Amino acid sequence: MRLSTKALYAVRAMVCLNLQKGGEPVSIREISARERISLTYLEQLFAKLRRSDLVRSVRGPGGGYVLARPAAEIALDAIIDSVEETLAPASCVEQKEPCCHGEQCVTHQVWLELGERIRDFLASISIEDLSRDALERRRGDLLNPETGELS
Amino acid sequence: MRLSTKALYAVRAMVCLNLQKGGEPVSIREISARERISLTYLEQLFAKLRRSDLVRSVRGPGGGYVLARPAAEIALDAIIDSVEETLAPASCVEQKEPCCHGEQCVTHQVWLELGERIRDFLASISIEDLSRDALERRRGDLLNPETGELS
DNA sequence: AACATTCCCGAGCAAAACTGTCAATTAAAG
DNA sequence: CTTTAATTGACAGTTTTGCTCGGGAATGTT
Ligand code: FES
Ligand code: FES
Repeated sequence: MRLSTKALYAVRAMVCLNLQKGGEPVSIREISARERISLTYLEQLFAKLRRSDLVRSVRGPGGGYVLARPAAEIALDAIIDSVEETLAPASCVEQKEPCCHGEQCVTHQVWLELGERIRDFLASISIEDLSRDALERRRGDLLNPETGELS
Repeated sequence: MRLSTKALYAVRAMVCLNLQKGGEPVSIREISARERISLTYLEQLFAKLRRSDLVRSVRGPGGGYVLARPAAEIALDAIIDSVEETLAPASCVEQKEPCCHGEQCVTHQVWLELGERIRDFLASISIEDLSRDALERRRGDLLNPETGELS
């Protein structure tokens, strides 16, 4: 039940893009350095993100990627759909083929619902939400440096 | 975000066990035939289920496996824990190591919560629940054979 | 025009995980 | 003592993952 690194990386990268001051393009190289993710691997991910219209690319010096839409309108499920194949817990949920012999499958409904829950949860969180959290945390760090930990 | 066949098979097998009339042991061979799952593969799964005290084994002729506890007390998360490694969507959620560089990780909280939701959902469903559904559906089949589909 | 920067694309590839198989053994019932 | 069936450990084939590499094409700078 693990998400692949593709999904993990893509979400982090998208937050990175949104955190950029002034909405200037962020280069893959920069993200690679900041997030410690292989540069060439990131290229692959951004190719998919672009094809899904989640980011726009700007070529040439000073270029990079920008979010294609307002961060509040980009939810995590869309990002994961873009770079990873599926959020469904079982192959049959996406009508590939039934897992079981002819009869009605006892467990199908469960996996269907589980898939829905996962998607609903991820759809309820946007890049904006994550960015806000990140900023709040940084501010918190400045205000309470003595506590060490933050709630 | 797929569950492995281990998880899928194990849940179906456990329902099989519970559906047995009279609580007699069900052999792996029988389950293999009924659910069309490789016999030797099932052996592996049941070894794990037994080590987790979810089933008890009875050797010799007429032997097989029985649920170790009442079906209502066996939830799906326990079964999946038993045969599969994890329900956590990211490795860092199980305190292996942080995914990110030194700082606080922007996305960690999300994966943590997602993992909780998944576990909560699966923990809310017992083998008994699934068995009841299965029986109701069979009864429904008998009552409304003309509809073909059931809600 | 030359050059540097950056995105773009496709192929390839090693390691891990997944999905099993096989052989040999032990325990119990009849 | 024979048959049934669980128990164990090793191993093999395939798929997926997580990358790398090599070369291009667009764009801005000098
Ligand atoms: S057909 Fe979907 S779980 Fe069996
Ligand atoms: S440390 Fe858990 S997601 Fe980064």
